[in-house]
Amino acid sequence: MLTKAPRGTKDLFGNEILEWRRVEQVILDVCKDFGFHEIRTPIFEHTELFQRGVGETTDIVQKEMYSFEDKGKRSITLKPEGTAGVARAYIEHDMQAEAQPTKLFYITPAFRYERPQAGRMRQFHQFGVEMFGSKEASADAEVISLASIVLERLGITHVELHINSLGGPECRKKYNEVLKSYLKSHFEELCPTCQERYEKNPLRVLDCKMEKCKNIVAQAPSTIDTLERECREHFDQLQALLTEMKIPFVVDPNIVRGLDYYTRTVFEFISQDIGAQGTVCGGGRYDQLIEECGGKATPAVGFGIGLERLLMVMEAEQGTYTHPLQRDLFIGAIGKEALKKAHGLIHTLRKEGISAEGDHLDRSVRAQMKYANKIGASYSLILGEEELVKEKATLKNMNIGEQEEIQLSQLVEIMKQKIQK
RNA sequence: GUGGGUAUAGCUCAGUUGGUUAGAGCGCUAGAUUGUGGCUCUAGAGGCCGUGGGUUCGAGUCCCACUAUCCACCCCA
Repeated sequence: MLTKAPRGTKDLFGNEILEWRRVEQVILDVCKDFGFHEIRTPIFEHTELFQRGVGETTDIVQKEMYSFEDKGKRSITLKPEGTAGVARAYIEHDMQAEAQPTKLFYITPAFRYERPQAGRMRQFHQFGVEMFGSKEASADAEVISLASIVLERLGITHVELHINSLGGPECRKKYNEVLKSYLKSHFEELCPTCQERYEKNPLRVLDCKMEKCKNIVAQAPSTIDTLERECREHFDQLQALLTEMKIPFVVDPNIVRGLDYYTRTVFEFISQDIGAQGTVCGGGRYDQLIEECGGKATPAVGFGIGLERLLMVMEAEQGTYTHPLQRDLFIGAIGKEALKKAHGLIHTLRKEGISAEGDHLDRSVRAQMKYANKIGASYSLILGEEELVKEKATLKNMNIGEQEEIQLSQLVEIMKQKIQK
């Protein structure tokens, strides 16, 4: 027990973490181009923030939160998603007083008590983007274009963008009635889960995976049919913008997001290659959220990308990447004096930004060379008594096996030149 | 929360109808004219056979429970 990470968590190390760093770098680069600023909010918040923000009726709040009482008797919850904390910060720091829109992004761990599965962890990581202060469809389009460029830069091609509009509060209310009256006439044919959903959250029936429910849903009125004029125009405008940007998409009336705060636009980037949990990116507009959390009514739109799933898609499409951590130079040594000299040189080289490495295990020369090879050293150098006396040594190019004799005093300069080309 | 599969070395996996000291490949360590890597060869280290019960003369192998893990439902990133 003590020697095992808790259920639904994992250690990230070795070559895998190099891939994560690469992904994070792409995210940073793209967000910079889009003018999004990074925000880091606490890992935990007051439980009530998520109850209000995420929605009292959602599964996340009802059964998946890591909540506990702290020593001051406050109810605290580990963040189950990224948006609520950012919304809170937006209100707390009066960001609406700045030039709008406010554009923020974050990379954060998130926690949900769920049964682990492919693409589903209890601790997972989200990259998310939030754009506050604009109700225009161009904001929705900008956020979607950001996601699509991140995916593109990572070389991901097998994901499909699905968009839908749930409409504003009035449209949703109206649609709920229309949908329920339609479903009522087929109630007996629905699967047991959907019969439950009929009362709890009828929208969810739309993305049921059961064949018979799918058939019923196929004939059902869609949210788009009941959109009021303004919502309809907003959705049309978004499609026109995506078309202009040449971002391929499909209008999918069955895209329903599970969080209560979504209004109008909802969208997902979906992969078929990583199992049942295929939604790599999910997001949409949430014009009610800021007000719900106690701020001035402020329109907003954003998305979350699950980094674990993103990495899974990359692996499925491109295979496992290994970019091992390499070294520029390995300096081997024979004897105490030489070892001392070697570590002195290594320190000097590192100060100059050259990734040098030495022996720490009192190995034979042969073993030291094997090690140099294993860690991917581009060059190697062995110091012995003779080298110390002559202040010269043989520098070996590990890729082609060529050797040359050099002055030890010039090692730093020579290495600088070598690694430049 | 529900259902199904799996659990043997650091990793990927063998292990005959229950029968002596538990196996391979990869990886790791050491060596093959003692100061030069990659290929090859040799040797070595490394296993409470997930945990606890049970059946049996005898269990890695059969039964039960628990735990973990994987896949799916549910839900979502």
